[in-house]
Amino acid sequence: MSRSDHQPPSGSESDIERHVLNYARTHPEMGQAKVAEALSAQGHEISPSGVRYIWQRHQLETTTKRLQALARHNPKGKSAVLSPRQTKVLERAAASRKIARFSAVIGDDAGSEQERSSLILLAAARLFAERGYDGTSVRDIAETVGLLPGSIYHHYPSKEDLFVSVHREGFRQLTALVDAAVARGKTPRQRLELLCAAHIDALVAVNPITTVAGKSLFGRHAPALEKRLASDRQRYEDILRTLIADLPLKRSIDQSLLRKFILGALNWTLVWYKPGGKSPGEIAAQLMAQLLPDTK
Amino acid sequence: MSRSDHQPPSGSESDIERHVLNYARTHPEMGQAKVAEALSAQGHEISPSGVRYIWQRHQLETTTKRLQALARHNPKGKSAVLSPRQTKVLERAAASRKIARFSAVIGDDAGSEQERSSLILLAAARLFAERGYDGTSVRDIAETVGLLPGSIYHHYPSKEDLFVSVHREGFRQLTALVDAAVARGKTPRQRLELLCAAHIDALVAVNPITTVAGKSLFGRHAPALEKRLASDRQRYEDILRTLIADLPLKRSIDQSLLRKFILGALNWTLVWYKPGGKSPGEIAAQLMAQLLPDTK
DNA sequence: GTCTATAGAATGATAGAC
DNA sequence: GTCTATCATTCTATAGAC
Repeated sequence: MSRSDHQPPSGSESDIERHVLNYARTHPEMGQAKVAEALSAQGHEISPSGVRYIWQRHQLETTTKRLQALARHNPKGKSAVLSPRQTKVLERAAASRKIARFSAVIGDDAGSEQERSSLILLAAARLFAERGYDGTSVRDIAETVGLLPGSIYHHYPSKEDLFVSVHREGFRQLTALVDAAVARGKTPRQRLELLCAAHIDALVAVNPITTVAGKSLFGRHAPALEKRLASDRQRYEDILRTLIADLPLKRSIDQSLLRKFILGALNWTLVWYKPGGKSPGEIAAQLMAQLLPDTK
Repeated sequence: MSRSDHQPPSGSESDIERHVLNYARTHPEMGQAKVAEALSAQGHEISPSGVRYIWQRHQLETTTKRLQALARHNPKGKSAVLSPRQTKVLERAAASRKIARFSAVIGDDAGSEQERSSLILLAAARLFAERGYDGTSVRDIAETVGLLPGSIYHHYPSKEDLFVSVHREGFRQLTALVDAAVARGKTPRQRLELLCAAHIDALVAVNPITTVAGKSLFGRHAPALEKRLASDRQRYEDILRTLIADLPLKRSIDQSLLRKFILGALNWTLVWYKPGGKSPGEIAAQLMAQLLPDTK
């Protein structure tokens, strides 16, 4: 009664509502526009937003909700309550929500649901880290975030661009971690040791984004792709270069080679590191002890 | 005349021979069996080996020879002496022979034409080294050795098996090279330096087979494939392990970590090494100087 | 009514295998 | 050469939010 003054003059209100709810039951996958169009064609004048208004009052605004309501009211009654396709839609939606919730824990916006683009980035990072660029298909990525392959292209223009984005973000995070670690060091040697520990830590960490960055260092990609990745790495290597220049080294030491030896030893941890063994800090300390025993 | 007693009694010999040579001209790509069948169907009784016998007398036993004879006798006379497809067959054969001749110089069986399998192995190694496992298709390999893709499967049951063969052979050669180098060393430290030099040399050498072995060390392949490669590497790492155990090291040094640092530094050369710069020997010497300055 | 994100189907290229 | 699978990508329609 309280809402009666918002309703049209004719008594057709409950009539229209019944039709809309009927459509929600018989054609749950139809959207506002389609339902409004269909009803109007049958002589029941209604706008898309009108359909949505009724849906909202009954908690049926989305395809998922309409399908769930259907499944709830005919629980295993008849065999074919939902068609296989409808079941699939529900499953994808569930997967998608689950992923969004899970990722919020890891990502930067802890708590709130993340943007789809970030979720795609994270999923791609995980797969790239695990199987490499060639070993990962756009299909795999889409499946992981609960989308269809084509939908990825709304967010990233190509697979290569997606990889470049992961790579860039990886080096951004890696650089930030290393910068923060180095800042805590008092002597040049201590700073180098902290860099090494942070570097190893980032490579073997749970965060797949920095792992991708680390792996890309010795990954062989197509020349065109490799070219786009080079600049990300340059800045990072510069940090190590200036740090080594500060060390009190004998003249006979080739600084360029020393830097390469350190990078090689550090990155090699990706191949042999196992979580239960030596910690990144211990490994870094040993590397310093073996490579620069007399420096302080 | 000297051969006349081997010929059949009837005067039909030249008649049959004419037919066979005719087929060599009109259907050069048909084999013994097909020609024999076709002629028999026309009432000219002849067996496949009979066809081949006549071909041999006229130096026409192979498709290549028949096509070349055709091209020779109508040199640019008419426009379409050979169909595009026939030309392609000739080109492939030429490529195949050229490759066999060239490879005989590099390979172990210098002089004699190598087995096709070895040629495939070598070509595969070159491509794998250049583009990686995923980046190389069976088609690419076949093209390089002048075979059709399917023919590879006569020699190797699958792409993965072919890769495993390359890998195994790579480590066989790598181990042999390193063993020979180490044998020349007088002190433990000298032996280690020689191992390092030989290792770098093998990785960056022209020989793609050892390069594949080196690259595989930090290559990420499917777990199933990775498992098949592990044993090849084990034996190699053992050489390094025993060599390090002989060194006069301080107690505080972790030998297992030292080995990993060395392997990392060595393998990392694959990423940065450029032919014009420092030689493998110089790099190895610097590594020793920086990592074991007080050892003799 | 308008806009964006997504679905769904289709395309052309290319892969490994035989 | 042929087969089948899968790839990255594109196209069109439309669901859902505002």
